[in-house]
Amino acid sequence: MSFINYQDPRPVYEQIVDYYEKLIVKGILAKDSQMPSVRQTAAELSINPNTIQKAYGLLEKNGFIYSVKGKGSFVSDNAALVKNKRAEWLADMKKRFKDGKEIGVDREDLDKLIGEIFDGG
Amino acid sequence: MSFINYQDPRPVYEQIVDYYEKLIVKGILAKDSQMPSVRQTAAELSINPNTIQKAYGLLEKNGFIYSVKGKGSFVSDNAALVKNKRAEWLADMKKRFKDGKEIGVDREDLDKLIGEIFDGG
DNA sequence: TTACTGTACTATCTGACATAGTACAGATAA
DNA sequence: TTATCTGTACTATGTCAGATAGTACAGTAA
Repeated sequence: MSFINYQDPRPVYEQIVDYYEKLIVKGILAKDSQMPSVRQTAAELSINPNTIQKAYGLLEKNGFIYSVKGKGSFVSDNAALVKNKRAEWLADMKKRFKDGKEIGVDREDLDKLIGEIFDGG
Repeated sequence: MSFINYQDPRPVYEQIVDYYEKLIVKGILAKDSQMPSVRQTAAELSINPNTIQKAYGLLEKNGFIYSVKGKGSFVSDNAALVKNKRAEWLADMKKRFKDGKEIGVDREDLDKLIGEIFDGG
């Protein structure tokens, strides 16, 4: 089963980056654990190795993994990354809340929604 | 002064659609008021008329404006559109809140942010 | 008639995305 | 050493979205 969604308008390499970023930030992939190899992932997803390499390159650039030639790619220490991700998320929400306020979204509807997500399932 | 941002990764026609959708939803452009003509807007923004036409076509398809050949394009009744926009906004937020919860965003930080936006300035 | 409006095409260019193929360097186990 | 795995770095090619350029036609109005 593949996590690539071809209905998704985002490019494949971006979906790969997003997929692993979430796994790493959530701690599902432990620090220093080995990432699947570029060629292996390419074979499993039926995708060109260059596309995987591009994704891995971005993950490394953004500090989520580190690569060692001849050995493989490994998960970085994610403590700082989690903090960054949360800060980015909040900054993004700030813009969106402003939009919501401008179009007159009901504050109660918003609070109710947050309650559903954060308190419930 | 142009509202087109070439640093914005989104295509120009999409920025145009977004710009006018907001103006209409917020009620800044009154019902039945005339939109600037395709050619006039193209000249002002130094953009090809076809790009403006594409944006206007989408605005019409989405119900924000209606066009009359030989006369011009005009703002639609926006009552229903505002409701739709709010519903879309909330649906979008739902997904984002789930992401936020998954990466462990602090509920208090979120509430505080909402307070700043919706209560303050 | 003239000049404006929207609309509908075709042709062309550019850049992002993706694939295909090849090559090289380092690590590791046989 | 040899074979095979790893990451990395290219070039070439194809496809498609976005945008431009140009032309044309239909309807409105002074």
